[in-house]
Amino acid sequence: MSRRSGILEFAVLGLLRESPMHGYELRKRLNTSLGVFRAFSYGSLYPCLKTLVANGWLIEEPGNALEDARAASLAGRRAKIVYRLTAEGKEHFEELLAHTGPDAWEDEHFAARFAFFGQTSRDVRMRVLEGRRSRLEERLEKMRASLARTRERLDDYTLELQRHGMESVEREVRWLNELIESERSGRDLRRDATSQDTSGDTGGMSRDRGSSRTDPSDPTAK
Amino acid sequence: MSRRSGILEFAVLGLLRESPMHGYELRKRLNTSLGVFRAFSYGSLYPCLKTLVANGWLIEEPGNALEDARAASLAGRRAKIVYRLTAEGKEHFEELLAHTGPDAWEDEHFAARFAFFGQTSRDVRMRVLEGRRSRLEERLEKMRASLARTRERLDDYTLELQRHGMESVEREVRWLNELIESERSGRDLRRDATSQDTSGDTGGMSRDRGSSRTDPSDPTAK
DNA sequence: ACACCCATGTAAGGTGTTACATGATTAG
DNA sequence: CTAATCATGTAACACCTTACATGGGTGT
Repeated sequence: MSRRSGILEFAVLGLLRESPMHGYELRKRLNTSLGVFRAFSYGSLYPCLKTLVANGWLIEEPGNALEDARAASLAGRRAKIVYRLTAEGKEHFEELLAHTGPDAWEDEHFAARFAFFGQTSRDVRMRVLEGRRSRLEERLEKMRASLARTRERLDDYTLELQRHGMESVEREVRWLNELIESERSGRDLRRDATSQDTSGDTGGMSRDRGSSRTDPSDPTAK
Repeated sequence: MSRRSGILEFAVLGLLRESPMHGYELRKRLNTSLGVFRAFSYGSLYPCLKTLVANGWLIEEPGNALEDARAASLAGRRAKIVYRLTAEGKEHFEELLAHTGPDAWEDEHFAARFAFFGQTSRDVRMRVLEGRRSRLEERLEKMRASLARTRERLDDYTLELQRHGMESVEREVRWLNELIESERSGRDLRRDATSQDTSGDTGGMSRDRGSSRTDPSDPTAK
């Protein structure tokens, strides 16, 4: 049903898994917390929500039947339609999380996957990180080859663009290496005062807390 | 006349301006020399070429009437339809190059613009570089604000993703600063003898967009 | 003979945006 | 009261991909 393979669907399910929300806020979250890498418009969000409802993965709830104090205090601002993940929706999202296809390491897909690593089991995290890394290494190979072939035919700007692109990829590989190392050692290396080279980024995180959290009844954030 | 605003059209015109080519090779160039940041498939290239021909910006030429030695030696392999830029096409491309709209500093647009800086006048180059920079600085502002607002609500992975994203943007800003400095001082960007520290130096650009899969639309897909 | 790169195309579909239309609520 | 922001939607279309269809050339 609905080959919405997309990132949007995934991100929506993931955000709603954390807590129910209405469309407007969902969109803001997509574009700030999550949306460092991508912005979505209402024109895609609302139709997507409808599809998800039609699939039984979400249910619409009235934001509130009457504008009483409780609703105001909980939501800050009154909501019109609040979307909540159903049991099927949760299950579906779990499947998406576990699914490690070669799609998962493409640029935008990867970022979306990473954003929900907090709800992903460690072995899947490792597969995704390593998949991403080898994807990037392939890319580097091609870039290097192509650069070697065409070096002198290119003008300075094109060359600079390529160089810069390659460096960006190399940098991401280093980042992934650190993340993978972190995961492997289960360490929480908290970048406090380690290396201070050009790249500056000492990745690292985790804190591990038992793979996947299982608490749906999280009282609405904020 | 075809609101093909796109990057594809721009890149095709730019590449053909340098020398005539047939579609197949054009596509390879888009995906290697130029295509560090983006891959196009035949499914978009050929229709685009037709549109450009219809607009009078390109003409189709027979690759060669007879398979003589000259054609083989020049192109390596025999071409079927060679596209060549017309005078109108050249003029149109010139206009596109000169046009400094706010589109020009969006991720993919910017990369395409940059790739043809060799054919762009210095003042336009400056405007594009500075436009891009302020675009990124806006972005940084938003990211910082959003981060400050939501810091403690986010799990480690989301935080790490944001941090990494911000660093990438900061890097690109530094890169732009150097480029702008270069332009301002009339220097060529030839970085050969300049900064040569640990990680190379400047860097960090469009990492979050533009996928470039290895080889989509491979006609011989098993 | 077979496989595999070169080379050109088309039809259908996916995935998202822009621009528009509408109205409720809150702050000055 | 008015403007801004919150909130929900829809229709049209931009732009690109996938999968298919077709055939020539070249090496083993």
